[in-house]
Amino acid sequence: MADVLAFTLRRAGFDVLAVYDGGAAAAAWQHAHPHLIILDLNLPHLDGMGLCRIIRSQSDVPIIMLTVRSGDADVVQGLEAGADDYVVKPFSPSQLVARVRAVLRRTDTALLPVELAAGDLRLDRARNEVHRLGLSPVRLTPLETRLLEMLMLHAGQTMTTDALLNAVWAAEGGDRAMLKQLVYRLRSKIEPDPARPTQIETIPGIGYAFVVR
Amino acid sequence: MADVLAFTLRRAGFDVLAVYDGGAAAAAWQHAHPHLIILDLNLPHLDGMGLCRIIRSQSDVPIIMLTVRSGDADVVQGLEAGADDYVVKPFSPSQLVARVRAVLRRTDTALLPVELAAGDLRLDRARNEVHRLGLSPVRLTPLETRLLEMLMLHAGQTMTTDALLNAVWAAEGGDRAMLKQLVYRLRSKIEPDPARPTQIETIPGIGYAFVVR
DNA sequence: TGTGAGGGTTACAAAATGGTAACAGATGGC
DNA sequence: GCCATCTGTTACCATTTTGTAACCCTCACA
Repeated sequence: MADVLAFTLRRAGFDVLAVYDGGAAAAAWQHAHPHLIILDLNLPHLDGMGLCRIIRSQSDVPIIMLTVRSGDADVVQGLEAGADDYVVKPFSPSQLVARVRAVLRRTDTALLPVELAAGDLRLDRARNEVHRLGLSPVRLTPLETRLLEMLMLHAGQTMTTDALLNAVWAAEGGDRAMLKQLVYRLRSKIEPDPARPTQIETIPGIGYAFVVR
Repeated sequence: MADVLAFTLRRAGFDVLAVYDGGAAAAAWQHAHPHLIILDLNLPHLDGMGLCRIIRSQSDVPIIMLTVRSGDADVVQGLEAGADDYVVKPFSPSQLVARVRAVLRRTDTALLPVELAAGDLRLDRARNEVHRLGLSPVRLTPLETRLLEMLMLHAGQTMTTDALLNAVWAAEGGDRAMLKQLVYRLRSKIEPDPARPTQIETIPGIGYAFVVR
């Protein structure tokens, strides 16, 4: 199983280190400093859930869990243990790759510079503030920051609803209503005229796009 | 079995190439560059699982596996080998067609470039907009975009009604009336004179063709 | 000349989408 | 304990998108 995953991910362009039991995983993690960990719940020697807690207690590295069972309890338990996302077996390779990309995309931003600029907006990610040329800074909530972050990061491109849901809510799973609300709230903070948005454009049927002029 | 599948799929509008053993499949795959492969696990000469791995090691083409056994292990093994989906025999033709559509939908158009140009039309798939030389852009609905996408992708060729139904409605299954309507609506948006279509030509009894001049 | 299929047009109904608003639980500071 | 903030939830509305049905015209063909 580990080998197949490694194969699939390498084909998708990732650099992969595969190990075959919990102890080895714990050791490898310390040495390799991976950008992301995929953890099977059923591991020999040291179970995935416990390992997840251990890793999480010492690092923020994103973790994706693999599980055979799809029971709600499992999922909840996994997320509580600190997993960033989970995939239920059986799954298709492309699905896993998609999840990996989504998680990396989401956490990648942790490595981003503190200040993000696009158009005449400047986002201070450390302080959750947006600055607009000359005007006084506006304070954002954590969620609003993550949404704006994604939009500015892909300024000029259309972000699909799904991509944004992934980016902002990750494994917790947001729905369209939540995104709708969040966009509304963000707009009311950063748009000169919220009723006629110029910064965050709606692309009907697809998603939203940050407009640079 | 292969012939039955081929018949079913052709009736659904697909262009099918059937081969009867693993060796022939490997050869055919290289020459034909199919958009999707349906692979029986029980093949003479070279088993499906192995062939799947070989193909997968060299290409991203979507693969659907057929098998008699329904055990979880099998499913996992198949997906591990790189299959995108899995159908257990016996199955109904319509189920298979639905799977094929779903898989194609997931993988096919997603690989397309964002901008598609043909004649003096330019389709922006990210924004659901068509641009015509000099004129202001026209907004399309998601369905209209998918239809125009298919037509432009095969500019100059005649697309059969069935092929278009497949492309646009996929698993949800559209009928002729719906396509008729959609063509009408698309024409009224992109034709200079909708009453005398020049871009989207009707090929009576067969389908439609995108005309490049 | 009648008939029917194919296709265009029109009109309307159903469903989805997106913006707005109000409210409630959770959280955290004071 | 009190208050403000953040977030999720729900409801409402307008608009757009999509599906459905009816009607018409044309053309091939008996």
